[in-house]
Amino acid sequence: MEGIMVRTRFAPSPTGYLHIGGARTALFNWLYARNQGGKFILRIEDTDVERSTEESVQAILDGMKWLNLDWDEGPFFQSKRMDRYTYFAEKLLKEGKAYYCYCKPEELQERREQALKEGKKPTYDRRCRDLKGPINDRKPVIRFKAPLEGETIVDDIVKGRVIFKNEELDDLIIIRSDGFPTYNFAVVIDDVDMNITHVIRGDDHLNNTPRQIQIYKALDFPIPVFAHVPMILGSDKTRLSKRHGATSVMAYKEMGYISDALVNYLVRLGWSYGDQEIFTREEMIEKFNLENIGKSPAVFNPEKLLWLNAHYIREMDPKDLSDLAREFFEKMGYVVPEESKFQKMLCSLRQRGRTLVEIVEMADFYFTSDFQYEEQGVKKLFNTDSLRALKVIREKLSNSKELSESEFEVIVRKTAEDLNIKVSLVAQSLRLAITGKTVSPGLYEIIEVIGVEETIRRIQKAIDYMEKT
RNA sequence: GGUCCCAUCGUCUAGAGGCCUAGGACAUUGCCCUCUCACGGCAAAAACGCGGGUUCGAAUCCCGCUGGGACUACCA
Repeated sequence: MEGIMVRTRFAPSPTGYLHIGGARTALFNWLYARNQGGKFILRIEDTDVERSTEESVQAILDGMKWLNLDWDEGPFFQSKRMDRYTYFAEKLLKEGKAYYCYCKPEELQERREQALKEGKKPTYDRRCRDLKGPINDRKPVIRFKAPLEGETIVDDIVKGRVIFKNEELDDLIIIRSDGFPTYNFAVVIDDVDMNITHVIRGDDHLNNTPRQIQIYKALDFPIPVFAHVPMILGSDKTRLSKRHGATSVMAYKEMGYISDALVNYLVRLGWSYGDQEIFTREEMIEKFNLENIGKSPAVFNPEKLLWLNAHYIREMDPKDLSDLAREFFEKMGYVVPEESKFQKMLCSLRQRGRTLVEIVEMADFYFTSDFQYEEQGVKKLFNTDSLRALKVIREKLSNSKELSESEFEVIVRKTAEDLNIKVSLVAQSLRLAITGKTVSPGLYEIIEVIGVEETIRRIQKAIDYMEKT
């Protein structure tokens, strides 16, 4: 492979949104192409007219864009390449490597079930293989003449050498009666036409590979390198699906996940680089390789994704955070303040919120002073001592227009000391007065954001409340 | 049923015959930090599926078993 431009591809079928498993496959292909300085191609496998939809195409494109997996060529659509499939099918026909089959789907189905009942292999019996001409006026399918003996070897980068006996292969349909190609045929033609050098895909395709290799051979095409990546499983170790929770990539966007975090999580599912858990894009590209892909399937673990997301939210550039968070705040009906104030707000919240949604949920007190005090907090924190402290603080505050975090902290501590009240009680009651909660971002950070004036107002309100009850 | 793949803490994984008293991360528990909750720091608990070989020596190699998964469509 030295000196040859690496070309990988992601080839989803547009029968739904981009899901976690597909995204990981796309990521690996993308990473390998980038790592090798090659090209990454996007192809839409829409030969199943029944199930393919325009919306799904868009959903997949949206997902790819959100994950920042840019492609160099495409998207190509199989539905627009019909002439290529027909051309090669006819070539095989002409060369006696394929044949028309007139069996009806129902008959096939019946024979399969019958064979299964008798404990025999449910494969096609090749009864049309040596037909001289049409036996009826049905629209035929085209079947590939699979070799009857010998073996087909798949030298897979992740699975190693896998040997299939050719007698296990059946004469698969390559062109359906409606003229559309089937998957195993279209893939080969496409990968050849698009000069794909490395086929990186889910290992649910491993069993298809010998069939595809036979088609490559029949057409005298060069065989690409295969890398079959283990599947992603749900918590019950069955194939990841909707019942395990969100599987749509875009659902994670809506839940307030950062795409870099999801990508980072995905890259470590089935691939590793020593003990490293956190990778920037650049590191990922630099360090990714096919050799370190694991052989065993991986269980999708939402907890770890959440941890990574929290990490990314905490570490990211405040400007980027504000750009991403803005729409979540607007969706809640909040009027987002000017940039520097908004960033301060977010930075105070990011230590606790693990998703953008969690951040918004914690932010209410920044936008309204019209909140109820937490009942437990009132019981525990609003008493004669804290009332005294609050009054003193209110007075001290009224002298200044603006206060830094540390200046405010000094006031609180000094007050507690002077009044001989525990700092924690003063701070906690103040927190309750200002946020209505017993849990919030750092008190002094909050005050810097909402300002002295508003702080005094809220303290006053709490004093009034305490004196009334 | 047949074919194929897979098998280290609950989970993601490191481990390419001696460096393994099996390492890291998430989650869990405890302690510290502390204005709360987090973050962070420290610590604990937690795994080589089983049985045979090969070898002076096996988590690592081989075989069998068991268990999981995929495929077996005119779906991809």
